[in-house]
Amino acid sequence: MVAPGRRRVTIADVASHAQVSVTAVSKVIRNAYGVSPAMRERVRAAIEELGYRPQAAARGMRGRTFTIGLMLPHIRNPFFADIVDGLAEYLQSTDYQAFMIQGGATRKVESRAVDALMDRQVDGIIMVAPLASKARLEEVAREKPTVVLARHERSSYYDTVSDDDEAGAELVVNHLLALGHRRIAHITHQDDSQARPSDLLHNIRAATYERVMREHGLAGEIAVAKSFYHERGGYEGARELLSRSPRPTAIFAGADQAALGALAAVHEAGLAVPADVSVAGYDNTHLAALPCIDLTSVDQDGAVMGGAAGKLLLERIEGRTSAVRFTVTPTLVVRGSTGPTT
Amino acid sequence: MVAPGRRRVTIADVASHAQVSVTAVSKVIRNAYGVSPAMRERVRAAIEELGYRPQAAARGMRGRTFTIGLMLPHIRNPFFADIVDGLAEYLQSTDYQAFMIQGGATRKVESRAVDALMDRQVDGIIMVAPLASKARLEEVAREKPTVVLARHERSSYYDTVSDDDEAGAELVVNHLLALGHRRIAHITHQDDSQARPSDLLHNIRAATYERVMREHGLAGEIAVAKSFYHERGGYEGARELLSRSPRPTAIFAGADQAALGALAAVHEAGLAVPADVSVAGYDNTHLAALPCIDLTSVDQDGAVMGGAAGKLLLERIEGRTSAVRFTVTPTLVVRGSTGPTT
DNA sequence: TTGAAAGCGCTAACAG
DNA sequence: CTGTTAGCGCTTTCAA
Repeated sequence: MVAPGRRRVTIADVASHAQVSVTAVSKVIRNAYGVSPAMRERVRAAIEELGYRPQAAARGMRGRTFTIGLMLPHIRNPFFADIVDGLAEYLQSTDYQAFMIQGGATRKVESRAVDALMDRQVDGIIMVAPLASKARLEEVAREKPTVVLARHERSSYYDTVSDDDEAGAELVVNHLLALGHRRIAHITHQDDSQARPSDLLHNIRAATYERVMREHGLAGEIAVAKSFYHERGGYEGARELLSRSPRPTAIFAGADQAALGALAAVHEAGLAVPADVSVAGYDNTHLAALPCIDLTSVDQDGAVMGGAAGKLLLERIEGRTSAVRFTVTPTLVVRGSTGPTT
Repeated sequence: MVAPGRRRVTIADVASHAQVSVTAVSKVIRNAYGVSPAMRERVRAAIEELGYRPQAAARGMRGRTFTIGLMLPHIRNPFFADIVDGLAEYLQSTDYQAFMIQGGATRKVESRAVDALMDRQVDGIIMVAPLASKARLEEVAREKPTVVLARHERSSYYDTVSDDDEAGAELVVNHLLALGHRRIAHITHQDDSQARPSDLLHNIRAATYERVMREHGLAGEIAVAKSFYHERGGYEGARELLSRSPRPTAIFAGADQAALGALAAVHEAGLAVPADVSVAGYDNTHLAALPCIDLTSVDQDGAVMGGAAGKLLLERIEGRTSAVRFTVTPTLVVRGSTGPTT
């Protein structure tokens, strides 16, 4: 039988039950200095007996909420799941809990999500915020310790965790060149971001593609479909590219999700992968490893990135004010979706 | 240039700036009864001018935080993304914000995640909590308005939103039978849940599979691999099933994620889909529609479920205490992974 | 219609 | 080492 919503146990209940002051209880739960072992024990017992759990909101009014906010554009991208896992694992050994909030496809929604986090008094914010301006990020960072993922700009107000997208894109294009491809096309992403274009990973990947092509005397073969990093985006981008004449022999999609759509478009056109068209992606999501997809992709360790972001954020919460930039080095995972030109 | 962390604007700042009482400001932001239009206007102007945003944690100490907590076992399952989208869309027209927290693979972690939500003073909880006992869910529901997703038990303390898993499983098995299959195998999920087994969706799907087989005089052909609803689980389950002799001509995986792994195992065994083995899933995630996967699956509308959960929760927050059960009716989406026996 | 004042549960000075 | 007390930002009686 369930009793009707009874009042939650408070610190005062614990104090009176243990016959000590409220302060004593507070000190014990904060592991603060200045409590005798005997008192600590009594308080612990009372907490245990009453099933007391401190209320984060109330703690937050004076101190910390032990909550960190994680803003993600959306949770459908499996790469973000790796980041979340890495963060969760790191936080496991701390008193902090991570809460996720979904940003969205527009700057307004993204910004509102971050506001919502700040309004809830999180102790710090980790975000994948591709749309905001640097000024906006710094505005956030001024109010709360902040770590920004997947953007390349330097700011002295927040830390960044990112992948070396230039190295990653270079791996892919060099791989395709080594296989003998010349007509290599690229699918990139576009949005209404207010960031400096060259700080956004999709632009870095696209620019690197163009640079490497040019360095190999293939400036004339550069073909870029401006689309989106999602399935439909990849599908449409690939359709456009395949309709060109002569058509590309290889497609480098800037993200696995787009590569999935590209694979669909290639199949639909009655072409074989990789015999007719090689396809490569980026992110090395779990799906890339599925036998029927078997996608060559760039691996950036999302779990490491998530863990690093957590560590940097806690350091900032503890008082660090100098900015740190953490970069992971990507590797190429070659699979069956890319092959030599025939 | 960024100013150093300045103090956040509070309700008192707004009050003094608008030359009214703190109470008046509070009333305005709550749309409460008893403010003259003139005062409302002055307060609005001051709020605007100062960029004031109420602090949810402080509001929560007396009233509401306008935050609802969503607990998901993990965010890798794309089906959950549909739920989140549906919920987010519903909440858009309200003052509430949803926060997600990742549960995990063990009862302890799952329970802790829900505790974390309650400790943060959310106004209500929506959860996909397959591991908890009914008693535990009622304990939570006694403290906070609660909606439970994807479980079938009846409780008078919380609302439920679920799919008619029996109907869904029946659709799949009947479809395979109609194609002429007799040796139809099933991949199910196992965990250390404390729920009554028959309330868990994977057990309902498995039991329905067995019932329909029996009803068609195929009791002797029943073959169930007890594995897990994820890629590796599906892979291993399918390998086990395919090693049996005679091997099944069709595999019904209880979830798309498992079906993906099953497809991999079938390919690896050098068998063709659907010529040698038909494969069907459940959830109709976006991946099922990819041409190279092309998986027959059961569609349950995740967005509708998410939206319904949000609606029911807000009703509870507004005071409803009677329990509501919301069920969506699944449909079968036939694709190329299932075909007639040859 | 308005505002003063008493909390909500907790932390942090500050005394003892 | 221990306890008293003043807030944190907001909502909510309750008078005026």
